[in-house]
Amino acid sequence: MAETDTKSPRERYRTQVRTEIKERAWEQIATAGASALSLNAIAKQMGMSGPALYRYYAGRDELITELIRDAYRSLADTLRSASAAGADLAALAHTIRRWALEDPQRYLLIYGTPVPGYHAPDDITLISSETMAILLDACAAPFADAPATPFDAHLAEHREWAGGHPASPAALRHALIFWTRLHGVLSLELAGHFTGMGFDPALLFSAELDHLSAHRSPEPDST
Amino acid sequence: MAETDTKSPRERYRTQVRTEIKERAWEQIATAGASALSLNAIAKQMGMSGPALYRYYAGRDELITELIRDAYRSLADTLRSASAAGADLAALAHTIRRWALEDPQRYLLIYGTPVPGYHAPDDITLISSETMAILLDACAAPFADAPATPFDAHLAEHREWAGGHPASPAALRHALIFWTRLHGVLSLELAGHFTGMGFDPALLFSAELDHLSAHRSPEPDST
DNA sequence: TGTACATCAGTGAACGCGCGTTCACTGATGTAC
DNA sequence: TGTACATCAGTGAACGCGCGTTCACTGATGTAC
Repeated sequence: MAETDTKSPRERYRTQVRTEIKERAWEQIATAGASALSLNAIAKQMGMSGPALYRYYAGRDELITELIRDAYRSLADTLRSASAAGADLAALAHTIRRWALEDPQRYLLIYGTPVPGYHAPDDITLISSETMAILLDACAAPFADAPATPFDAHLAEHREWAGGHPASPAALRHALIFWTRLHGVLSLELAGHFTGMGFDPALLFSAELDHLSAHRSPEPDST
Repeated sequence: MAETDTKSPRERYRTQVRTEIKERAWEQIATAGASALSLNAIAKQMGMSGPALYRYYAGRDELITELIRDAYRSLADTLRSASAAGADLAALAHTIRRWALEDPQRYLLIYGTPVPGYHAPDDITLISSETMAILLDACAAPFADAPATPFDAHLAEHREWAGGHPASPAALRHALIFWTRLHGVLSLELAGHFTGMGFDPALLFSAELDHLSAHRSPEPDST
């Protein structure tokens, strides 16, 4: 069990502390939301002084950026392994929902209202493209021969966000719609806007999914 | 032009100042988001001291509650007059979008991530029911004879949120789906998650609307 | 019309809090010879 | 194996800021007789 790590002990310690900082940050976010994230509070919880964190992160913004990056990566990893296990679009949707419910604030950090006072770096759109690519993969096959809509023509000319993915315009559109619909149900659920309304959010989610897949078949709403 | 108002001058002055406070509050929210709303900042902008505001509002939470109430009322009024002018569901959707783009933060205040640190009163769900009722009205007729889905059975037993509205379960479901889908596209647009993706959010919104109305017709995606 | 009183808007000082961030410094850990 | 030096994690004090909220008080406005 000899540690054959090229990293020096100091380097290992550094990454370990950086990790713990992020763990505490996630705990704080899960409790009170991303806007309540405070370097001083994290430091106090770790038993050290506030300024100490500046050895590990240049400031609050850099920490948040890293958290966002990790959140995107976690979602992409989760989706990729589900996809590799043969999940279809509906299964991917449920995977996304599970991932979101696991830590609602993590979902809201990347897809909710931007954290007030935080300024994202330029390449943040690029980070999310990996997740998008997986969705596009899942849409490419089933919607390759879908009928074209007027919006498809527009998408055919504005496919920068797809990052060179060879999906058809109809597939691009379905990936977008898939995303916005899931987000619609999910974000309202996570933000608590369904509480007190009576129905089961999980069933609404499934119902919306049924509509999505019914899209390809001639019968829209069937029992 | 004699002022035949039952209110005393003092009362009129009070409501006038309360109104100005809210106006400044909206300006502040529009600029930096609801979480940045600060009583002291509002007071400073009005040329008075912070504590003075406590003559008009019991505290920050009460002010926010009133803003939320006003936002719901504004949306409901807008929808009601559009509805009275003969707007169908698609027209209502565009009305909602216009209303949201007019002041994105106002939309996000009521349908976005809850304002951190703010605790809503119990009757806040009740306030939103007026808007829901208008949507239900718009869905009642066109979806009265829509085919039933498994989710409809669930909704038939959990229709508290409809507040006694006599819509059919299928209409209830369509109102919900209408809401979540619009929110999906809108909230992502307002939060800026489409910036840099290339396509035109307005066209995506319209495309999603086309899908919605195509729901009732046998041809899902037609040019 | 004038006086006595009550009402109430607004002030300034204060409390206690937390925030992000900088700076000069201590002390432990690692490195080179 | 031991010494001299460089590296760097962490501290404590400080800066400047803003927040919500309370309190005793001043002074203007309205009301009652």
